[in-house]
Amino acid sequence: MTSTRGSTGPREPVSRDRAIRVAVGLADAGGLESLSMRRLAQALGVEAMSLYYHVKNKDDLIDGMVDLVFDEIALPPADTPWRTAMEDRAHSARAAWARHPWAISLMRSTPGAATLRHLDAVIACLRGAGFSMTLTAHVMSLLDSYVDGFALQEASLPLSEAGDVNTATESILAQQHMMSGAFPHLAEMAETHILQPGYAYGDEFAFGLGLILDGIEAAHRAASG
Amino acid sequence: MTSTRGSTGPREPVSRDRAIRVAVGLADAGGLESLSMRRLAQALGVEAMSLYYHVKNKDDLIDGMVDLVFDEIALPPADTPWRTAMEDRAHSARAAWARHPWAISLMRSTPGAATLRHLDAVIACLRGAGFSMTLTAHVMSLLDSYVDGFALQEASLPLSEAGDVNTATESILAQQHMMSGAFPHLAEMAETHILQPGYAYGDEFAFGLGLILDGIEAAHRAASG
DNA sequence: TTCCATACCTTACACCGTCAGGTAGTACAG
DNA sequence: CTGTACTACCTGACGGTGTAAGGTATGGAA
Repeated sequence: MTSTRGSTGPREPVSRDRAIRVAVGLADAGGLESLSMRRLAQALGVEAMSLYYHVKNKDDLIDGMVDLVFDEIALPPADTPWRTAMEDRAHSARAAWARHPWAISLMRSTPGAATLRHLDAVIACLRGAGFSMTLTAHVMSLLDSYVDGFALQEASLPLSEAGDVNTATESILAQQHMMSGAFPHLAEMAETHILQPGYAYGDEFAFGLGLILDGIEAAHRAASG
Repeated sequence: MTSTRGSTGPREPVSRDRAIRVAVGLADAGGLESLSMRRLAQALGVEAMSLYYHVKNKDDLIDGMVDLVFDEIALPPADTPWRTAMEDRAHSARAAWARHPWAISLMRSTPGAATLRHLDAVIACLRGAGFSMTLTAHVMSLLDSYVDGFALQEASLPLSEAGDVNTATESILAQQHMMSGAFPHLAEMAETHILQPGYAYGDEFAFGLGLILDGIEAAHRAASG
């Protein structure tokens, strides 16, 4: 009885991929700050230092985790019109970031294979639709900035899921007196708009995406004149 | 000689504001991971635990730091047309995030006074220009997502400033062979566009911002029609 | 049988945030 | 002038972190 694991037979061997997958699960469950090498090792039925056989260091592990999240984003299909391809990709990306909110602020990491594959497919889609190199770069910067930024905002909300809406709402309402004095416009927007029954911040995504795609379409038409 | 500080007379007293200011300086200089309570204390000429007299804990300190960055963003003036007000605000925000790249991924923190003041002024500007509450919310979500997302992208670049461009470029070029095989479109964009002499990612900002503001203007006209 | 790479382990170190409690200096009430 | 309370600092310690250094059991190849 030296092991802390259950008696479900011989443990399956650790590998870089399995370590990364389990690490993503831990981060999903308890946030990034709950992920330590020791805890990950324990979840894998192993001691901390054994991880360094499969992973260079914690940053390397995190790079792998981010790349795994990127791998969840649907690639733009080759045979689809560019606008629907970009729209689907945007929604897929937002969903992936929402499933793994800890990942958004880690894009700083060196891009992995899935990330590069994704970028390559996007360029291929736009270039195939007749976008110039310059316009392609513009469009990618614009779309990715919007999608990632929206995901960042969304991740910083009190608690997205339905369960806590009442609690969050009440705690916000408790501040209303203070706010309505110092920040009257903010208070008004909270009262008359955001705290209304049907409101969900996620619904704002579609408006901005549509507006941006309209603008891109116009720019594309103007350039392809 | 028990002090580690220089002999420049009696040290100025620590205060919450001064602690936050010095902490921002440390994070600017060495990144967020170089900011520890002990190091901040040392920079203030004090022991670590003394900080807890002025700050509840490290998260509280970081909340203050983020709010200080928000305070650097120019408020939209009351008497300016909405479009130039929003444009100036966007550029001011991008510049602030660029000065303090560590701050972008920390917006999760509970908003401080400067943050709320800023939001309030933006709502006031748009509402004053005749935007409906719903459209105001849409516009704020869209603009903030774009600006913050762009700053996030920008912060994740190799090294933004000019000094390291050559090194970064060369190390990227070294990967070109690998990339041109597996990711041909990405390689092409790098070669023919991004690595060209005049290219700077920051220049992409204006394109997206202009496109978004055009779209907002159209939506506003359609609604006010 | 010997050798060696693989995949794990133990020990130890420097650093982290912060709890518990102590101590000079000042302010003011009696 | 004394006593008390408060402010602003301090020391020491605890449990946690990432990881460097080096040891060990296993299994296949020579």
